[in-house]
Amino acid sequence: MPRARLSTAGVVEVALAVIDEQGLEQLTLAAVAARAGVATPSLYKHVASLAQLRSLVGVRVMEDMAEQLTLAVVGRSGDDAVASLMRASRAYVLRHPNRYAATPADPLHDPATQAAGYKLLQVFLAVLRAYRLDDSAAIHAIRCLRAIMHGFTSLEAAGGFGLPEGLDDTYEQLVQMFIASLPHP
Amino acid sequence: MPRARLSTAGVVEVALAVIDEQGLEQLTLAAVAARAGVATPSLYKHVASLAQLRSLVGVRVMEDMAEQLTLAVVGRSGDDAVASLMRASRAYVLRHPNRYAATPADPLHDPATQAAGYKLLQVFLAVLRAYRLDDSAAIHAIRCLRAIMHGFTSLEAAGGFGLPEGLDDTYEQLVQMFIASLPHP
DNA sequence: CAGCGAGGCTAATGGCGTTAGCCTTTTGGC
DNA sequence: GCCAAAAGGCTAACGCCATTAGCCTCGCTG
Repeated sequence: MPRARLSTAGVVEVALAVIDEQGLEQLTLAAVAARAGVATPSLYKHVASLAQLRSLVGVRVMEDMAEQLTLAVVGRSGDDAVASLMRASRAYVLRHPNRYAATPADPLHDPATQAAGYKLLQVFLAVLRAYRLDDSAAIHAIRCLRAIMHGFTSLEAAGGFGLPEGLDDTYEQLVQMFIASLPHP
Repeated sequence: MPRARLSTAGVVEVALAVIDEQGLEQLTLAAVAARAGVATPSLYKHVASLAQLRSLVGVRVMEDMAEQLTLAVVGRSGDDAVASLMRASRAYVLRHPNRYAATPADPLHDPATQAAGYKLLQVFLAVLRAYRLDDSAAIHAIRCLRAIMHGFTSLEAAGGFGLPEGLDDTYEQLVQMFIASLPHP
């Protein structure tokens, strides 16, 4: 294989850099090409379309998150694990404010993002396993958890809360609120 | 004023129709012009740019929501009012799944959307007033409320939850979770 | 060393936002 | 009633972007 200055993974990497620096809406094939030092149409040798690049970026971010979140919960269980998962999620979004917006809203509906979506879902399921919820209760609990985390982090990343003051406290309140809603023996 | 087939308000109205039918990302001056039976550049007589149209649409949606939410809470107070506000918010998003995504993430930072943002904020503040929270506690509570509602409704509107089955129950669980976190005498 | 294919390029097309400049219709003041 | 002014429409044109087609060349493989 000749002249492999670029690869699919490399293009995704450059795309992440563009997103980090300029935001999701500035993710453009032209911007990626410029940053990679390449003509725009050359990208099509590695990526089928802008839509596919977006999808690949989404997968990459979800895999990244799954890895980091897993690290945050290993060796913990119960309330401790739940709190740690929630804090780690927020921390990830704060570290890469623009990346979270690149994750698809419904990864499970698209074959291209399904696997990464399940990988992420598994982490959440694992953390709730200790509570021995029945199927229905587990579904409700995981939806609540996702809603709370998505709501807070996406508002925070978008600057949706007026002042950043005291946001740690607010989030901690949400963490405790959710934990309190879980069944404790 | 001559030949007023169109007006700023009219353009916004058409934009809402486009958003309702084709989604936020399809809100394009070309689409609005086509639907209004007018050439694209003609829109500039009523609207300064696509960005401004987006902003106007956001304002329009926030005002709409503020009105509907107000209707949902008048004559109620305490837990009753909170539950009603939360249910009405979700109902609005379900009725116009695409409109909610058109509201700016941080309306208070932009003079053009500030007023509508405060209008909406007032409804939430009013509902929490009965709990006599001190300033700090009120801020935390309102942030929690927004995070929960935004998280759930935006995920639901985007099809982020696998099956729509049992979503009413999940949301009700969130409503009770939040209410339980408020101080009760 | 020959050739073939991966990986780059330029040129061209179509959709979009936006600007400039023109033309007509309406209307407010005389 | 009339006339100027301007509101509100239009076409033409530009630049940016995604995408496609077709070419060229490097560098590995036989």
